[in-house]
Amino acid sequence: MLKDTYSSLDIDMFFSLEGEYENVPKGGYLFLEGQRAKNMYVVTEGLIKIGKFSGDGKELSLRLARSQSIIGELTLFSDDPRYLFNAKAMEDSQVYSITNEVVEKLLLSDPKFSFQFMIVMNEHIRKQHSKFRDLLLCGKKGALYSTLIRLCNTFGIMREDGIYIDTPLTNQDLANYSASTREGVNRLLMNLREKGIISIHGKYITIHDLNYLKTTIGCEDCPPTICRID
Amino acid sequence: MLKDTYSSLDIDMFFSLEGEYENVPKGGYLFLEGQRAKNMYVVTEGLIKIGKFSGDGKELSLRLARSQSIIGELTLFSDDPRYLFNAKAMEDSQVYSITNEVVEKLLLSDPKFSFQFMIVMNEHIRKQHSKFRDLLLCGKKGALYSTLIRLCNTFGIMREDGIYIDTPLTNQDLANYSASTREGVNRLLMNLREKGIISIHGKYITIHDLNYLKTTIGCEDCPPTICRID
DNA sequence: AAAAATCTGTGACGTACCTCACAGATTTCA
DNA sequence: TGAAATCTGTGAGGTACGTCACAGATTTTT
Repeated sequence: MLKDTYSSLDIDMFFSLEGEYENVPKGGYLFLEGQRAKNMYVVTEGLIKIGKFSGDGKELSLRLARSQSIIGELTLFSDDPRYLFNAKAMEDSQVYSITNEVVEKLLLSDPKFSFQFMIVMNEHIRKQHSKFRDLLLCGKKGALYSTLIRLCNTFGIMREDGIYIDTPLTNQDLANYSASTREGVNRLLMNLREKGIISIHGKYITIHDLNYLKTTIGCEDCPPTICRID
Repeated sequence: MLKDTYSSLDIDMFFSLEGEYENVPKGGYLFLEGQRAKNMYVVTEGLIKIGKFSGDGKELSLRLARSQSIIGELTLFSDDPRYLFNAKAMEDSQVYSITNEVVEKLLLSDPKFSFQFMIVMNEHIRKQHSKFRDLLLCGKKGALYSTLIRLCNTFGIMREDGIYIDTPLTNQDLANYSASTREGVNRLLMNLREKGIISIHGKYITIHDLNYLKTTIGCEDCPPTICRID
């Protein structure tokens, strides 16, 4: 083992790179699927949803990136790089934008940076894997519960009565994260509500019994650094 | 752009690392999900299936790694690394085994190597993304067709009458790759057979009309380096 | 404060797909 | 070469989940 822990990503390294801040107003897109990819970004403020549109008008949401999250980095190391997803600002947001060229140059010259960068990519892979496991192996219920757990680990605030998810979510939003439908999500949420597992006030959800969700989908208890949505 | 192409991974770099060859007999496991991960591997001979078991006895297969494929690399950069998947030899196989320590040391000291390594990881991410898109967004039909396309791009041999997939596959195998069931796969295959899209001789499939499969699932025409199963 | 837009909740119904069951074909192995 | 094991093909029936439709609640806009 070369370091005693890998968990602490030194995000400051990215800010030491030449780049510029960009603002994205709420509802605006930072980039669109298929566009030529010139930059990668570190989110500094706000919330950016990463997703894609499926052929028939549906939307699949994959991440909800917050401050410190790195986005758009998947396009590095490709010829004719294109963004794989859309990045939509859910709040007024700000990102630090770094061109692929600058990143690639540093990756070739600074082993410490490239080591850090690999940690980012590796976490990214493992997050996706754990997410897709849940989506594929446990039906729509598994997909929704998994999404709720990830939201807890990412936006949860501990309260006396449970974990308050501190970001607004509609049924449709949850459906997009779960590759499911609004109606289906609604029925599942009602069911959880009746059982007292969760409660909902407006667009904010409180989880009273996270363990119920975890055991129902046979959660592998992956570390909370991985089981996240950002 | 720092290089004029990224596509050619210099696999030889991995063999210049200190390591040793290991043999895995057909049916044996190179590693198991949850085991402490000490090594990563380059497949040198045979076929290694990467997958995992779901709680209820089902199996989800993710990759079918062949000579030159890198496997078990996802565990790098973690404290207490554990393999995320099983690796089962489908034929008598041989791998070149390199300890994580050796790899990590070189990653820190040799920017060229770490650049190469990032290309591997990046391709890995993009393969998984494109696979999961198909599995989630197009139902079981999409999942199966996607699997067939990937098998073509990985094991396909051009013949007069179409693309011959040069590896044996049972209905159950295809179901495992598609997060589906044997019966469901069988019915879909019969249907493709009746339409003349494919034909099957024993455990070998020939695809007569790859384009039919692609257009049916709204394939994004991702490059064949990405749309693979290895 | 009224109007418009968006979101929630729920019933009815259709379809995709899973499960079970079993016969026959094919492959493996002793 | 014959027995055992594995694989294929198919019907019947159940279940999860998507679709459609619409009323009422909530939020946003003007």
